[in-house]
Amino acid sequence: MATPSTSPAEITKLRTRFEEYARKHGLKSTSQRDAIVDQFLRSSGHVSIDDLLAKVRKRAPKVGYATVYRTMKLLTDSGIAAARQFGDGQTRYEVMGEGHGHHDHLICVQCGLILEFENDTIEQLQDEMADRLGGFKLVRHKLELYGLCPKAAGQKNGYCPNESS
Amino acid sequence: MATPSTSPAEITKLRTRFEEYARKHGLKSTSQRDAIVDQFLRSSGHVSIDDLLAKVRKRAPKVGYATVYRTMKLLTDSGIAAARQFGDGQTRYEVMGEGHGHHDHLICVQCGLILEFENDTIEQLQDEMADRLGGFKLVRHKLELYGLCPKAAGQKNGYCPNESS
DNA sequence: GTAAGTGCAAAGTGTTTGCATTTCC
DNA sequence: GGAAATGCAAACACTTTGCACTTAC
Repeated sequence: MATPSTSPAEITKLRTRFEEYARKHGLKSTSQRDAIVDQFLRSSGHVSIDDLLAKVRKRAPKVGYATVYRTMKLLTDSGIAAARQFGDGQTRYEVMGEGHGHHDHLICVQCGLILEFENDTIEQLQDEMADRLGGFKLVRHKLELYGLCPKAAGQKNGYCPNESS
Repeated sequence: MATPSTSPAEITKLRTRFEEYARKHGLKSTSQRDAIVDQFLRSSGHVSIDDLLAKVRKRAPKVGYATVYRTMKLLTDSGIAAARQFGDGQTRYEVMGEGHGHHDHLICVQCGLILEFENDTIEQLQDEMADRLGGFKLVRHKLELYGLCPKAAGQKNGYCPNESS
């Protein structure tokens, strides 16, 4: 339940959803775009533009940054991707499949591991808080927890065994 | 209790704290730095570099961005300022006086009004959550609520009466 | 054929840094 | 006089845009 990768069935569904969006908006299908969308959908977790481009270029070496940015904008606009900022300077994107609705993040400050979670009680308290502060109606929120995962906490420093490539 | 401005007494205390920090680190006192620190301490709320520089330049017209950035870094390092990112691209700074410790933010998406709040129950639930997700030890967190303040919610759209210059 | 998409390089952000010059102690 | 600070402009990292060329339909 941590950083779920999208199931094949779900990927198909999302791809179809994008095709509909594309048709509705008069977008053409190109090999570059298809490669990016495909690669994005099968990425699990929180992909950066660099990550994504690197993977895409294995298949289609000439794809440029601009195309990736433009495609991610389309995916975001169509609700298939969500852009996230975790303070490391670069935007990361996650797949917004069904059964992957709203959630918050827990990030290991040592190894960069990102877990996702949901907590209804917290959400409810947020609504109450906003109301108590003068009748605000919340439209969204951002909750990020930064901590040490148990493995990182056990290390002297620097290296974290949860680290992955 | 919302976006408090710092009391004169507190400002004096903070200025002294910075002087100590400066002495300890072999920093020299310059008119530019003094002007920036002074202006920052009397700013209430969440100042951007641009805001701050604009105000500083009324007194000392030749101050450059670099100096403001460098000074804000000193203030942050000395614990007198805290840097915040509210997703509008620019870093904002707030004064970290006594009686102005940890807190979270509630932001009106219409008029940009920023309120501060604290909620121990939420904090506690966060710790529990982190522990439950595999024994994480939290070192910090970020909670931002985005909503409509009641005045903004009442308007048709666009203009918000809470807006201030 | 023409609208849409691509790649590149240039332009835009906000921020940091190198360096010659000035300032403080 | 020498370390530290300044201002400027250049460098940065990330992202967006302009434009000539290519591609899909």
